[in-house]
Amino acid sequence: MYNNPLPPNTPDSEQQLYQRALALAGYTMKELAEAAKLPIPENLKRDKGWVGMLLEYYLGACAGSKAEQDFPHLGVELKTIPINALGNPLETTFVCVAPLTGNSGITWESSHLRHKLHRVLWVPVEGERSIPLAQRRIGSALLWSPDVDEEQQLKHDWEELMDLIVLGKVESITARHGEVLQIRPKAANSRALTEAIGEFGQPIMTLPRGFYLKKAFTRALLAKHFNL
DNA sequence: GCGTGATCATCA
DNA sequence: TGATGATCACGC
Repeated sequence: MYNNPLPPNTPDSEQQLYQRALALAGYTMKELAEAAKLPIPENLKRDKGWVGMLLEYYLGACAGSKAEQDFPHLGVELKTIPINALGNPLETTFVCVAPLTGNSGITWESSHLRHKLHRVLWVPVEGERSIPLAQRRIGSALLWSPDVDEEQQLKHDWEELMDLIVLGKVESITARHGEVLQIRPKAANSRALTEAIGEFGQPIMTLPRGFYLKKAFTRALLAKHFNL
């Protein structure tokens, strides 16, 4: 039927990680879940991170780790990205939590976001809801680092958004700010609270936010790799 | 609550 | 119908 998927141990080089990811292309969620003896949910409504966790398992990432990247020894971050039949992203991509306090002295160069995006292993996965989760297939992986233009775009948006946060305007930020990067809620629910800077410089409690890559950015990134 | 993994689902 | 704001699960 299909070859044995790879054993779960951590890769010791970027190339090995990449080859391992490429070897998963074409497999369905059902095949991978069964081979790993993992239960597969009917859909992702209550298991939104399921595909990501499955890929972490197969690629040997440090699951549940709080490290900066999924493969700290390789300096690589793993991102699964849901795509449609045309290869276009179906969702924005969460990058990291937006820091709302303690930002004095933080620059783009030293930012968590830049570090996370320095090297990313993108694994496209069929994500259309019309396809039962079990039948969705893994696509061809892509090892990526931002080029000069992409880095400039990211830096521009990051600086603009961080300015608003530092200046106490976090609650005026909407997902429409930013060209390639956006800030949106990232919380258990809308009642979750975390500390931030208020409009008069005072501490306030507000909804936790996260940085997300807009679809146009990831779409272009995928297209550049697969269409050239 | 925070940070990991993200997608859901409502409404403009 | 697509994007914004909301939400789900888990370990600690």
